Amino acid sequence: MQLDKLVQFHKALADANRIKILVLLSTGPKNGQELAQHLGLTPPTVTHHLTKLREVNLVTDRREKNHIYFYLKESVLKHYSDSITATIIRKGEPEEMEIKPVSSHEEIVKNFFTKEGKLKNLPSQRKKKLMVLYHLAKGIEHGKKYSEKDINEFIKKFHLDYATIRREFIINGIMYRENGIYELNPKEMWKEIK
Amino acid sequence: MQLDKLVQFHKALADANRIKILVLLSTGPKNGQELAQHLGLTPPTVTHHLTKLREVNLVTDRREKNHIYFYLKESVLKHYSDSITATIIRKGEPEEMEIKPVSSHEEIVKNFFTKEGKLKNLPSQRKKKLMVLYHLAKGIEHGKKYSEKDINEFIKKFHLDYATIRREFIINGIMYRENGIYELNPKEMWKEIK
DNA sequence: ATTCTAATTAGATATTAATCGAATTAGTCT
DNA sequence: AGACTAATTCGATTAATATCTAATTAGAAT
Repeated sequence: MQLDKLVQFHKALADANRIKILVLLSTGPKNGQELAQHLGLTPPTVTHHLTKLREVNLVTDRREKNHIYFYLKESVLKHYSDSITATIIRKGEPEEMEIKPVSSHEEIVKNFFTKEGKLKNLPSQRKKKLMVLYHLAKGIEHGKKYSEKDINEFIKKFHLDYATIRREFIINGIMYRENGIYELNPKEMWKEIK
Repeated sequence: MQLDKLVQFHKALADANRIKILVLLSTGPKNGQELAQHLGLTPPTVTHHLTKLREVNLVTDRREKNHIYFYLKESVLKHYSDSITATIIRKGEPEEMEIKPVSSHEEIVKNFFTKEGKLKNLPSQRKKKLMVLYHLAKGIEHGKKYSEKDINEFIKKFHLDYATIRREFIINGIMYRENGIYELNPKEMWKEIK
């Protein structure tokens, strides 16, 4: 976890009204009016808080008829909650705040990339293909929504045939798509990737 | 967990330098000079940050010859980290932010207290005595240091014979004492109390 | 007791953040 | 298309917070 991210997350929760919002949302989606009502705040203020919560992917929204409903993303909350200790208590160099994977696993993956970080080609062996796909997925933010264009742009940094790879992401359950919006599959997220 | 506490905790971690301090301390105790050095800050600023971290019991200090060494309290960090999700995601009334225990267990304990909340007497059966002691200990803050006088004052709110009860806390490993400073035993803290 | 050094407190300044009222945007519904 | 309403953006105000320098305290060591 990056230092910035962690700080941003804590800032997001470092306000009583924002925590109240999360608690309210934990009992089910609410629209802006309801939130403003319950908290005794004006709509602009609620928007302000929601913006901060959205920045760290703790809430999403979905329009429904005339209202926009806000949803708590419990998986993201759990993820952050789990990460805090792991991020701070790393026996080793305190300097580096980045995650650095060092599995033999990584050796295999490395063979499919050029020294510039481009993907040479997608492995045909299922297991290796998954490794490569998961490796690519590390660059996708957990809990963030991407348009198809965003995803294409992202993949193109590694390989020109973005369409195939995007399809592989879906087929293998690494991402899922809903109304043209792509997102990492939260259920899959934390079992292979570290 | 109380709303205030949770907010205060997140405020404590909502600053990059404070997180860096925790990371540094996770590799072992450091004194103020070292911290100021590593962070490129002046001693007063370091004190400022340490104050905030101490307020939520994330660090303690101990004097050693000419320096004061600061220690990360990992157990407290883990505790908060575990509490976040539990506190926010409570299926039920979002209004009440307090923990309310409702075990049959509680029935037994209740019999030893008056309706005003005073302790009638300490049970003689070991099991019941422990229940009562643990119940009393809920009012003691996890990770906070208490002087003997503080402890006496606290116990006196429930019973005049503070000396006996204080001794029972120690005997039963609920608290431990070091140089006249009392503290909840972190190891014991989370197995019985909820 | 005096000196030395580390840590804290006090006071000042600048930055960030919370909140609101007014104006604007975005999408629904007739 | 036009009217309606929820949400957002804008601008301003006020409250917190991070940081420093200078002054002070608290122990340790001579």
